[in-house]
Amino acid sequence: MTAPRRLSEPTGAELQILRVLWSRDEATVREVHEQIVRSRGVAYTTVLKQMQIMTKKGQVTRTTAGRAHVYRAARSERAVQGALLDDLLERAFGGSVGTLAMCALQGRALSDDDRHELQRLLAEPGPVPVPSREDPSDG
Amino acid sequence: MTAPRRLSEPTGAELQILRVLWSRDEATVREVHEQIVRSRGVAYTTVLKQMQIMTKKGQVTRTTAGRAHVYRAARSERAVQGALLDDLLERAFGGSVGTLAMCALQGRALSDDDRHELQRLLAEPGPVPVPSREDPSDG
DNA sequence: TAGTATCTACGAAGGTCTTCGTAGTCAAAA
DNA sequence: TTTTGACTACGAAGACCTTCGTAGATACTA
Repeated sequence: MTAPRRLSEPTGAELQILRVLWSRDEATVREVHEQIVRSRGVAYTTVLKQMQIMTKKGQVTRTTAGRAHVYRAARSERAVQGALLDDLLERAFGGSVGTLAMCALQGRALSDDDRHELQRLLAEPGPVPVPSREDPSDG
Repeated sequence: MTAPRRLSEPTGAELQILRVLWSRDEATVREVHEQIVRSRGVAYTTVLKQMQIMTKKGQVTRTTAGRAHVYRAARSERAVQGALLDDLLERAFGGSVGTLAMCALQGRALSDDDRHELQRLLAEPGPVPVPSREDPSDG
C-alpha cells in the first residue's frame, strides 16, 4: 500500500513562491508573504513553512541577513518551465512536441511580437535553437 | 489546517488510464490493466479502484456488458490536453502562451510535418483558429 | 525591566493520491 | 455439488501537500 509520487518538480504553492522570487531575484519570507497575500489569504507561517520545505528540497537557497533569511530560487524560471513542460509532454502528449505546441496555440490569443518570434524560431532548420538568455543554473 | 487541492484535471495515474481508453475508444478494466502492466507493475485492483474513482469524478463513463463494465473517456483527448495546458499556463507561465510555446519548441526536435503545420497556424491572422478535428465532448 | 514585535522552527491536522488486500457475487468446470 | 476463475466493491495504509497554531529566540520600546 505504498504510493511514491513526484520526484521534485514544484507544486502549485511552491510555484507561487518561486514566481515571487524570480520577479525580485531574492526576498525574505515577509516579502514573499506580502506579495502572495494580495491574491490569496494565507498565514505568514504557511509561507514560512513552505519555504523551509523548499530549502530542504533544494528548490531555493538562503543566506542570513540579521536575524532573517534571504531566499533565492535555485533554478532559473526558464529551467523550471522547461522541466514542467517535459513532464506534461510525457504524461499527456506522448512526447509529441508538435501536438503540444499546436494544442497550446489553437484558439488562444497571441501578441504580434510572440507570433513573429515563433515564426522566426520555426524558420530555422534542425532542432529549434536556444537563444542565449542568461540562465544561471540548469537542473 | 485544511488543504483543498486540484479541482478535477486528471492526475498521473488517471492520465495513464485515459491514454488507454483514448487509444481504443472503449475498454474493460482487464484490458486497461493488461495494457498498463506492460510498462509498470501494478495490481489489477489498483486499476479497478482508480477507474471507480474516475467514474465518481465524471472522468469516465461506463456501461455494463455481462458482469463486467465497459469504460469510455468522458472528454476527448484534445479537450483534456487543452485543460492541462491551461493549468500549466496559469501556474507557471503567467498566462503567456507565447512564452510557453517558445519554451516548448526551444531545443526540442520537431518533425517537418509539425513544423509546417505550426507555420501554417501562425500565418493566420487573429486568434489562432481551431481546425475541425472530431472532438465529441468538450468539457 | 517589562512588554511588544518579528523571526525561525516544529508538530499536527486534514486533504488528495496511489496502492493493494479482502470480501462477496456469479458462472463455468470438475 | 464443490472448486475455480473473473468481476465488482470497499476499506485502509502510506506518501505527499497545504495549512496553521504554538513555542522559543532576539531586538526594540515604554
